[in-house]
Amino acid sequence: MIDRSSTTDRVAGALREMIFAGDLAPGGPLREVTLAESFGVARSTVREALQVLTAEKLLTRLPNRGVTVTELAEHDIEEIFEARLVLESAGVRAGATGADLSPSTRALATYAEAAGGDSPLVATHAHLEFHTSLVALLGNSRLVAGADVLTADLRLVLASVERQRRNARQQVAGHRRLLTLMRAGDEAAALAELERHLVAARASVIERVGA
Amino acid sequence: MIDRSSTTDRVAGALREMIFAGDLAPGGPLREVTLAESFGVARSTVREALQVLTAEKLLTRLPNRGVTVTELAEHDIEEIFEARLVLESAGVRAGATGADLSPSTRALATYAEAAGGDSPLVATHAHLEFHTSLVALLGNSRLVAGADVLTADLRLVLASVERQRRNARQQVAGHRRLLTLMRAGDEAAALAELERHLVAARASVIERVGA
DNA sequence: CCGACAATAATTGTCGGACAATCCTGCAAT
DNA sequence: ATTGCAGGATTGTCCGACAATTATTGTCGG
Repeated sequence: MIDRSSTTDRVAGALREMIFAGDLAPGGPLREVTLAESFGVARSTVREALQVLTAEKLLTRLPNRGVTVTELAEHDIEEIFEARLVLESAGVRAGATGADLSPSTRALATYAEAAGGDSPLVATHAHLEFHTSLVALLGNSRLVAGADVLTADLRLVLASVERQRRNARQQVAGHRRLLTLMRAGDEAAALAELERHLVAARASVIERVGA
Repeated sequence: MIDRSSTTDRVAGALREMIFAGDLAPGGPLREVTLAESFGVARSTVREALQVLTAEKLLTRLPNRGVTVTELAEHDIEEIFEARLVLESAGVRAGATGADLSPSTRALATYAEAAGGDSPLVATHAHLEFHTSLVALLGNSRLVAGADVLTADLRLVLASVERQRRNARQQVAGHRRLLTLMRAGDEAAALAELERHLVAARASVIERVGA
């Protein structure tokens, strides 16, 4: 398939990667002319790309003062995890009451594989993919879209933090336990497991950000 | 407060109102030059406004073919109501377990007042506001944002349907019952009441769209 | 009449430049 | 210390242009 994306999309994509990779200092202003020159495109194209990312909440626009990489406070992190708990709990309920678990099973397999690899970034990515796969168990694209927004927010936080693979092996085991409980139809236990995991993850992220 | 909004925002706002009011035929293309002339602004400004609304999913962009008012099928309506059930159920749980219910109480009061008035549009708006207030009981701005997206989607559907105030009196009574159950801390009954209402509303919307 | 195909028109995507409005900074004056 | 002002930087908006793409029309052979 030949590349059919627009210039705006490619610029937005490049900026998105830079944001998630932590190449752009949070809070630092992104100058339109500077970006236009470095990408070799017109300023109007850069403006469109910036607006796309602003709509995704990755960038924040201050009127007449430019855009900056969105900065999230501890309060935001708590919100993100609470919101994930709401959405993923709904997915787990569906999974514990008959929904097809094979997508989550596959996601866990790739996560387990990535956890054994030596790239914390791809492992984290696979981990987040597993969590969205839980929401996807509901088969509702709008809820998945909402989960994706939360995932992007979370990646924004993680970008400003040194990545370290912490006990990925243990994490995978916990997720496997969650899937087992869902297969057994034990809704209450599955929800408890999910909440335990998210609470621990939140603490871990907040601790790392605070450091 | 003097008006500090940008031209782009005002154009986007005007278009949004036109969409919700049903002034723009769904599926019909919106021509950039036509809009620029009718609003008396430059094409680039129109493009930015269109991109804002595209990011909100109110408009759909077909590459090199322009934007159209997003059309939603019956399947989308079912998704919207299922997603609302997930979010509002979480809010109702919070409400039934100690959250401050006064915002929802106020929202219901304005809805009751609007239901007595003679403008179906403001009554519908107040009704939707009440439902978002349920999600707001969680005190999580991200979940509220998600609920707002769903509300906008729903208003998009309603725009293509003749508005009729159907038994608004009865609706208000049902909502009052929901609040009472939450105050009593009867979580199960409150959730059941919410689900009953949403299922009925979904059926009503689908029936009207199909007609 | 119909389908294939070429010519034409309409529209979007991207570019470059321009300029007013706004914001920021430093400095002078009170 | 606060106010006020000049100057520069940056954004917001406008205009015009043109290539790329899509849609429409016209033509031709069957």
